[in-house]
Amino acid sequence: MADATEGETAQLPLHQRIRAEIEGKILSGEWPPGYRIPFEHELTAHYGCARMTVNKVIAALAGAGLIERRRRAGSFVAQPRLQSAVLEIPDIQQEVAGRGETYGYELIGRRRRPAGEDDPAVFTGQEVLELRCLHRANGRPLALEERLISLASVPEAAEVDFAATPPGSWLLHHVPWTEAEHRISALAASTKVAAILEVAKGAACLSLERRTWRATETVTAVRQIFRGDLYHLVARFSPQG
Amino acid sequence: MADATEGETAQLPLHQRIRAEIEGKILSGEWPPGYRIPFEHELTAHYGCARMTVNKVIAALAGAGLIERRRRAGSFVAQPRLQSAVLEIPDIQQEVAGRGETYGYELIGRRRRPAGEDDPAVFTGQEVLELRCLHRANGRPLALEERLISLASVPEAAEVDFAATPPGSWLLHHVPWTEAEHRISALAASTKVAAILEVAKGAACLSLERRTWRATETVTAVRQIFRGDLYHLVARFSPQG
DNA sequence: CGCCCGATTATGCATAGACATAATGTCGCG
DNA sequence: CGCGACATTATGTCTATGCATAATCGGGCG
Repeated sequence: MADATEGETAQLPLHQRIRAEIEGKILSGEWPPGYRIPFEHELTAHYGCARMTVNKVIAALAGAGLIERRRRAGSFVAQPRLQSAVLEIPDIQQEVAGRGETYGYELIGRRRRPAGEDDPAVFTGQEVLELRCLHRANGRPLALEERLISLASVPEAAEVDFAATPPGSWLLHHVPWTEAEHRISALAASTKVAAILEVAKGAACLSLERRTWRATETVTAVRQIFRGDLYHLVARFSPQG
Repeated sequence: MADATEGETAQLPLHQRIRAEIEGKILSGEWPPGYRIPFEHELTAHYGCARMTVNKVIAALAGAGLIERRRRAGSFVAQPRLQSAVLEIPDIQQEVAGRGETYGYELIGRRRRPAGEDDPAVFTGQEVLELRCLHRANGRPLALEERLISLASVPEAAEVDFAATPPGSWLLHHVPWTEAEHRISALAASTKVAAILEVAKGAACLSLERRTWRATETVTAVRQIFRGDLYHLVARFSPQG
């Protein structure tokens, strides 16, 4: 195979090496929160490089939230953030396929109608596309999806054949968005939901509600109800971001 | 002194203005995914600044994932990422207080024991502190917490009076961590859990399991079971980071 | 003794130039 | 006509330097 990486230091660009070393000291705890890291001119001397080089590194670390900078005082290791995690919510289709199971999709209902009183207030006055569909894994019902798409924001959606394409996948690839909000909760299956998901009435389900904006207009609102016995969300986090 | 900033536009640093303008074009859709943004030398000419200045901006945007750079070819607006959200999981105590309700805490059980077969495999051979406690909001049971703390990693925990301090708060402030994993699921209350949370057996609950590492050693593993009718998680996301 | 004012100093921002690297396109040769 | 060598070009990295800004420290004055 290719070159064995040089014993001492890699042929990494210098700024990556500097960044890695500083990150290492912080993450290992050698430089605890509140610790004043060496001044730029000290790092400059230590690495034998120009101040701009270490400056860019520290600025990047500050941008990532690992370091806080105070003029004249120095740069300090930031306090660990409040608990926050990066929650990956992949396409159901991809996720099922990724687990090696066969994905099934079924469009249950499709209506084009003006938004009514039961809909989220952001849609009032607009025309929406209402979709209900079912996701299956290995043939078993996995999740019921109820979705509203704003036709004012996404007129193209009216033409799409959602009997063949899950709306989540389509939207993900066709509509840019700038913000989203998720609401995750547990609920008991209603009679209707229980029938569709093929579980007992009252069975625990995981509900994922998502609302997606583009700039200030709501693009879509979706509620996915997963069978609690077949699904869970996983979120991973490491503080370096 | 009040130097007359020439235009009306900026007392912003130039690089922030450049960044804001580019981000704006991307987020507004004016520069769609795949669009080749102007070359550095064009931006240099447009803003009348040095190349390093626009270079730093574009490098930062690339670091944030908004832009992909290809040598010789140019810089391109990145495809929208897979769905991912920043999930804030605050201290239960803080969150209850933040909603204006009164927080209550109760230690149900505390045992110091060697890890057994029912515990996560990472603890085997270690001594652990096992805690069970109940969080209340306005007097009503909100969440049952079952926690294991590795005494090998956190020997100080043996001395703490967890009858007064919720273990989550204490750990958050005393033990740095480098990585965490969450598992979010819905489950039906068992007889025991139902009795503690004062709900019917089988009621839908939201389960949040978290395992926290420091470097490679597991610090703590916790499972919080929330009453589904009283609690949900909220996650917000905007792609610019 | 306390408070304000200036000198010091670390970071913040920007410049102009240099060389390295990698991908693209083109030209010329077989 | 196909293909490899080479020139072109945009980004990647780094340097050396300058001035701006803000916080801190120390000293002098009321």
